[in-house]
Amino acid sequence: MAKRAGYHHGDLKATLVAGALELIAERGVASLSVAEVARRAHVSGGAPYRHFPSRQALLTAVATKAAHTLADRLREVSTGAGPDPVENMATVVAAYARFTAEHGAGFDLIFAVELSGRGNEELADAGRTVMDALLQAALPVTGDAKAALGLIGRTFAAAHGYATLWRSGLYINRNSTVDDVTSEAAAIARTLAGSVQTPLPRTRS
Amino acid sequence: MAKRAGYHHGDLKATLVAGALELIAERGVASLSVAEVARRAHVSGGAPYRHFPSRQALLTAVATKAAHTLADRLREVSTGAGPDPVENMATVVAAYARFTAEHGAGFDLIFAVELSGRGNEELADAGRTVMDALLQAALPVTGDAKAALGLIGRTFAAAHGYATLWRSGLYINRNSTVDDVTSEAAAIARTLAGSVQTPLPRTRS
DNA sequence: GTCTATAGAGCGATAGAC
DNA sequence: GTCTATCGCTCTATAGAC
Repeated sequence: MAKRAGYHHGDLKATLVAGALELIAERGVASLSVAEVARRAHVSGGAPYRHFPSRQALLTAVATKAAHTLADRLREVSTGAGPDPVENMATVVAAYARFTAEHGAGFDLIFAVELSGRGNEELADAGRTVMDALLQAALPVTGDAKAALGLIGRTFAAAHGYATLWRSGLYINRNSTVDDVTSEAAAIARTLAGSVQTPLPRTRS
Repeated sequence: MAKRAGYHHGDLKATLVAGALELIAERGVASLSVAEVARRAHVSGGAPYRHFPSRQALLTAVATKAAHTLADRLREVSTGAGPDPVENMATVVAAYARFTAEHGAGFDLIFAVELSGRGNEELADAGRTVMDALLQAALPVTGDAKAALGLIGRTFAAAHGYATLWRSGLYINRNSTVDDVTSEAAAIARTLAGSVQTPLPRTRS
């Protein structure tokens, strides 16, 4: 393993983004440093600045990548879940919980960076892609766009809370795994989605 | 306003803890620095180390203080809520959401620091005080300790998620306030507590 | 108990060699 | 496009004067 001498990369930019995502998964967004990402990629501390003008720019790229990955996964599980709208919603919420628990970041990374990093169209697009996937899961449950947004807010807040609290070690005594987080999130979503579906505005009978 | 010359304090220790709490409310736990806390209290950078041996120790003191404040507030709202167990639970959950949204930290600060900072009995006690308040609110709903823990996990995860997502700016477009976060958390708690109460193991009819 | 001063470390970002 | 080297900053923690 050569040490920092004449090292060559096929695609350092992508390597840096991937490495940053890993690092966030290990230590959280706040403590992510460009220097550490560079070290992980076996390049010098200055190298990343040929690809990203600032730490913020790197973070934006990471958020964009995360958004695409998340949107893909949500769409994946959504098509695979049966015809029951509530069960489908639960599956999508569970997938978000798993993603956030595994990556140590979710909506907070994807949407909050969007706010501070001004004028990045790529990230905004990626965020919209995620939002589309959410609406596609929630709309069949509520039948109404406004209600769907409310349901999304409730269920994904719960999933996010579960994932982050689990990450911060809260359930460590109960030996809970990421699978437990996922299934708990699904259970909450089932209850919340079920309770909103009860009025059933779309049934004809 | 004299600048760092012969400054005297009645109780610097308490001032530091209070200042640290404020700072966490503004910028989050991760970026809390002893240096900044000292600056806020108008003392030198070394002064805090006469009261706390390390940043970790300061953080532990802050978490302990936060736990006591939270436990007090939860007990307060709990006694004031009517006889309906579900409504009482919703009120307590809402109070937690408000606390976390306002302070930028909740269970994550109180219980996670407890894990890393080894052997601090004061913080552990404070944590137990909080947990007692939660159980006292949840037990009348479920009638069963195990089910109460489950309900606590679900409702407070949701409240925590709402508060932290709100904090990260997610609902900024909807012009939502901390009051909205509070009432949304209450609504979720009502639904979740109501759905677990349905079997009603304690009714006699 | 608070001050000044400082050691030692990590980070963001830039400059110039290759 | 990557390297080496460096500036300037902030932070944690300690030492010694008062």
